[in-house]
Amino acid sequence: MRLIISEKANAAKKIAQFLAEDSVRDGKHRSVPHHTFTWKGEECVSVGLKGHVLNPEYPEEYSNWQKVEPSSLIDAEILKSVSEKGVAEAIRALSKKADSVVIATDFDREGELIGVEALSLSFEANPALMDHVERARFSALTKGEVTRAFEELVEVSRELAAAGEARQDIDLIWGATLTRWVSRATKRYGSAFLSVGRVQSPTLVLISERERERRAFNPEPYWEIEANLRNGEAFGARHAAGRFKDEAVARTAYENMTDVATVTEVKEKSATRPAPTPFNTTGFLTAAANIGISPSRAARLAEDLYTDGYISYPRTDNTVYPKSLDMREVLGQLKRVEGVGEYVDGLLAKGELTPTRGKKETTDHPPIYPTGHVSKNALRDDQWKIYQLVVRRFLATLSEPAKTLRTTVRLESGGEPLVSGGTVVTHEGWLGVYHYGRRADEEMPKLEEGQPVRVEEKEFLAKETQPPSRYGQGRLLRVMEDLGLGTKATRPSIIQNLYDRGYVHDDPVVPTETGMAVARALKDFASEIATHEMTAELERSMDEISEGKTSKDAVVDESRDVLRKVYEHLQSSETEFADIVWDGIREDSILGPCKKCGKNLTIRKAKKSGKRFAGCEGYPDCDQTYSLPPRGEIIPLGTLCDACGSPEIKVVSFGRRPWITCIDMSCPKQQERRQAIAEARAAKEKEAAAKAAEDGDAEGGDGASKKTRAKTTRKKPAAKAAAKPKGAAAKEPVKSTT
DNA sequence: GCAAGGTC
Repeated sequence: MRLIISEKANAAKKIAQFLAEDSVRDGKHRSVPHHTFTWKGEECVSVGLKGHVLNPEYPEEYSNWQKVEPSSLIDAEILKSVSEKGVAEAIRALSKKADSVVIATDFDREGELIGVEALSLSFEANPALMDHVERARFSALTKGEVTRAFEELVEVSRELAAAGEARQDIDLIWGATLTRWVSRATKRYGSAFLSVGRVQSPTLVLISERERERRAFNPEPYWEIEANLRNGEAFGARHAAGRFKDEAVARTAYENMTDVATVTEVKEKSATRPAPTPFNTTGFLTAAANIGISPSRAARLAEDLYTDGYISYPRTDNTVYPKSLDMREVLGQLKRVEGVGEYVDGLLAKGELTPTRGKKETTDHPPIYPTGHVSKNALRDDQWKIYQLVVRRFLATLSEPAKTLRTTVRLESGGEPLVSGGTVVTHEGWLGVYHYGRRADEEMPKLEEGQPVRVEEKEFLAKETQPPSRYGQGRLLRVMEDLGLGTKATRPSIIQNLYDRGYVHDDPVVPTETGMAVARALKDFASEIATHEMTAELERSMDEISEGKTSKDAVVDESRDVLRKVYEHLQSSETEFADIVWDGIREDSILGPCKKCGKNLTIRKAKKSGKRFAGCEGYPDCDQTYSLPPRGEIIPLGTLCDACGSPEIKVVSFGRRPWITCIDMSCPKQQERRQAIAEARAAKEKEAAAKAAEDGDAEGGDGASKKTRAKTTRKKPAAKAAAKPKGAAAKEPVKSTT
């Protein structure tokens, strides 16, 4: 029997289907499925792994963080433990019955390594297989590619696998050594440890540097003049000079303006907005981030939709649909998707369907597209959002470009030049189905040169330049990709990791003081791990290993040498390093001033119970304390409650919407909040009961009830709502902005 | 209780 090992269950199934000369018999070893068939007269069994089946780790005797000197991890032996027990058992059992093995994992570095991992299990169970190994290299999971690959079997590339192993070892050696050193130097033990890694640390530095720039930013004042004009309809305009740097000049211009303006020029310009390109992973995750779903959650949701057969494989770099993809067949499926049926009919009625193409073309997987129909009722809210996003994007890529018309109007009032304008969509095209982030039309009244219009109101606005904006999670994902940090599959979890470690919070991403301190200390004392250059260098070395120009051992040993130097430098700067981080940690624990004595209230741990509470730095002179929520991350907001005057915090705990509260449980506002929660819960239960009783008419009733629920539970923090007055103008139907 | 990389 010939054993065929691929990277995932789905691939194993497809390979069997493509190669089978007879029917495919599905079987299972425990819970691991395999597929038996005949190829070239020989019995074959195709089985899928679950990605990596082995994980590098240190021997048992290194497991105690306190007793083991972190530097000993630099040269310690690295073992490989089985991380997927069930799969490993299945491989061993099937190997015993096999006469030969074909490795059919993904055609890339990690794929080669995964294949070699599987082989080590195979040989362990059946050493005779060692001389009967072949490799199938296909770059697309299509019948043509797979059969070709099996006709032209090659050898496993030990060099390519070794390159992957070098990455594994280096990541573990650096990550474990420095994580332990930093945690020990700052006395952060247990779940409070501070992590360091080749990808996460440069990412944290990126976020922190941006925050530093923001803090160092010197806002410069400038002045703007806006006016509300009317010619039958009202419309907005602003002074053509834009930003005035000199207040006096601006003031003079403002005073010059009279209550009438004359149109000096009307220009119209049409533009084409091309339809968006097909989704690859990064494109998909950033689009999801733009509708408020974090990359890690979007990746999870997409994975579920993929396993259920509703969308294609969600980890791909490709932005060009393969020729083999039958667009009409997919459209036929999508006809029944709620809300897009008519649009699909419109597309089907067109003669030829020409999809857009992105810049990146690979053949490993197609871009992400919907593979099946699913009804809204069958999915949870967030799943439906993601499914819709994929469906609408797919439809958009088959649609015509949109056309817009931009009207620019120049005017003059009291010798001062004004400008106004607006853009409207003249041909919807893809905008008719992919409405994410679409702007409302800005209609301009009909105006002609020389025409007088009334200046109803003029405004003199004092403003300030703004610091560079923080990274949104989507933006961060893009920047990481540009710098070569992480992979399409790991970036979401790396970002999530920074949240889980308490290095960052919120979206756009804000570093905590602890996060900023760790980033700065690493940059100052271990700069090698703090920039993306380490990854770039590693990539170069891995290429050399895979080309046979150097060996894995040489590369890893050289990396060890560098780490030893870094470690020495860290050791000699231990107190400085710890002081920087402690300052950050302390800053994060400050909640605000104590009502009793004015000193700082900080987050502390009770000696006996280990429970956290808010205590005054003036203790023992001041005995003011407050109890704090037992679970979740506490983020001091630096604001005081307007009802009781105690500091306000944000609490972020797993599986719950973050909430903002003051720390005084007896505050009248808190009582109110608790009552509101109780009421909302009661209403929800009542609603659920009503729904259960009703049980029909799911669509209308469902949507409506969700809306009301969102309204009752989501209370906007006052501080945040006030911070962003932008976009207020957009609410006025005819006002335009330029 | 370490990293990052696959896949569920």
